[in-house]
Amino acid sequence: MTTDKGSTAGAGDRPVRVRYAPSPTGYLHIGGARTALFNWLFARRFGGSFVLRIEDTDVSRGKEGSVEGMTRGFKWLGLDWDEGPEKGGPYGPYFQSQRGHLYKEAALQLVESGTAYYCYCTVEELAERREAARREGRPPRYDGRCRHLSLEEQRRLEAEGRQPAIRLVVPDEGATAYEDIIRGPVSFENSTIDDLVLVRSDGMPTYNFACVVDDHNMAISHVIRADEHISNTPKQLRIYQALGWEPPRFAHVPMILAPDRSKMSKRHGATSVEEYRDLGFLPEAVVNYLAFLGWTPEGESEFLNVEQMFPQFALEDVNRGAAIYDLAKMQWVNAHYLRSMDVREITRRAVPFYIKEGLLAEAPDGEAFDWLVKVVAAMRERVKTLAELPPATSYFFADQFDYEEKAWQKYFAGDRRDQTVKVLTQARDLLASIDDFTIENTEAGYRKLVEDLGISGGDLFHPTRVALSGRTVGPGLFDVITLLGRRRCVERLDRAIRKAGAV
RNA sequence: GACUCCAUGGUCUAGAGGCCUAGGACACCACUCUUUCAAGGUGGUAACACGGGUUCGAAUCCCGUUGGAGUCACCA
Repeated sequence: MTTDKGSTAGAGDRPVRVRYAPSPTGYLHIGGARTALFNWLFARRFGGSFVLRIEDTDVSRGKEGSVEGMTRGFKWLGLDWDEGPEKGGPYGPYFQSQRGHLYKEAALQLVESGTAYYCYCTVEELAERREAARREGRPPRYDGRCRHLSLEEQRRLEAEGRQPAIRLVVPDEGATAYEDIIRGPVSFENSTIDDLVLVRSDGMPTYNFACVVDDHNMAISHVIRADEHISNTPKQLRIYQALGWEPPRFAHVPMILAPDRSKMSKRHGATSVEEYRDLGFLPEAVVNYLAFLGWTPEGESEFLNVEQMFPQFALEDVNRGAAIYDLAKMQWVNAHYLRSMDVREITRRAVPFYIKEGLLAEAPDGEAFDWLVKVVAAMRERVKTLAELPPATSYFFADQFDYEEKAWQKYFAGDRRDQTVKVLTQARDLLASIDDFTIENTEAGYRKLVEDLGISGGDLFHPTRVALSGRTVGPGLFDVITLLGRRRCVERLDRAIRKAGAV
């Protein structure tokens, strides 16, 4: 594949450097994960760098251990970052709270060049004016009243004890436009853009300002981020221009919406990748599903790993419309990985779920692990998540279980009771007599018994399953029989026969 | 409300003016395989939001309408 349309967006003249820049909320949002994934794929595609930067300029948002929650999500998904927390890198530090001098420097440059100015309006005054504008039906813009303050006026306001913020001068005329890699030309009238605050009165930079300063200083070549940032782009472009810096290329990927078409939130269910992990999803499946939300590679395959994805990843192929999160489809993808990946690996990953369910006290090893592998192998293609495995196979771990009411009634009570007891008694004797307890031998014995008794297979197979597992569904009967072993099969058959007789 | 983005079945999407009687996948339904349930196989229901242009020809291009979403802070 050499006719890559991605090259137009990728090659460029500078090395590809992209970044995912979350605020430290304590977890990796599923939508953020997809944005990060697209960044990651893009970086790999062009041999560039994927940078992780923490946007923690708003201390009130910071949470204890929030960065760890973030990085844990990335590690679980298998998305490694080239620079950022834990790793460092040539453009560090990677926390905005530690880059204060860079913002200060840039802000000063702007004030000196006259493209930014001190604004002494207080937050309260601003809020009041906004409210008034709203009442009168005017757009709630900043009126620019501090734009042309004389030195004396500034002194006077400072004497009142006012701490100034720094605002950018945004021209009233003209438009600010850019070429979005995914959407094409996007344009905003300058008259709709505020004289935005760059530096707050407490000295901390605002998001748009810090973002521009960092992207520039970190030599970011492409900003790939969610749709919701489109309206921030013209503001940032104004800042780039005021600073005399060349802006990066922008690509705005569509958002992922909840089934009710609104922004995904807690009330829609799981939103963080770790929740999906706890729900029993495999990271391979989550990544696969996420990548296909809004992007379609060449070919018909629905299953691709990241190594197969990145060589053909192109931002131009990303859809423009928002996508709705479809849990059913993700479960289907998960089920696919569950039954096609290495069984021992799947088993290893299932162990924590067995422990959590109380079926295992600790991670098994040796023969115990080998046996677990067989249990998982027998059941894995009948479930969609790791979390379903323990409850679906609990009877392999506990001898005391209840029989499904309907199934019991059907075979062990009423008309069929006597026949079931008779058949199972023979089955019990048969199993007890088999020395080499293999699938082949037990099945052969069962087939012969069916023939000898002149009954239908179901008359023997179904009640046996109920007696052994209490259920009507599960792995192949002879998988169940051999996994349980002769002793437990005989005991369970006896128990069911006894219970049927006691009625 | 203003601004911006978006618009193919319920969902994810293919589709770059004739290859489209609109293809694939999930979900759903039926059949099949079968000791159960899955998985697999086969088949089925189901979409170009609407209205104008442009063109010999439009899902594809343009305009409008409608609908949806996002943003409008000294939050990020």
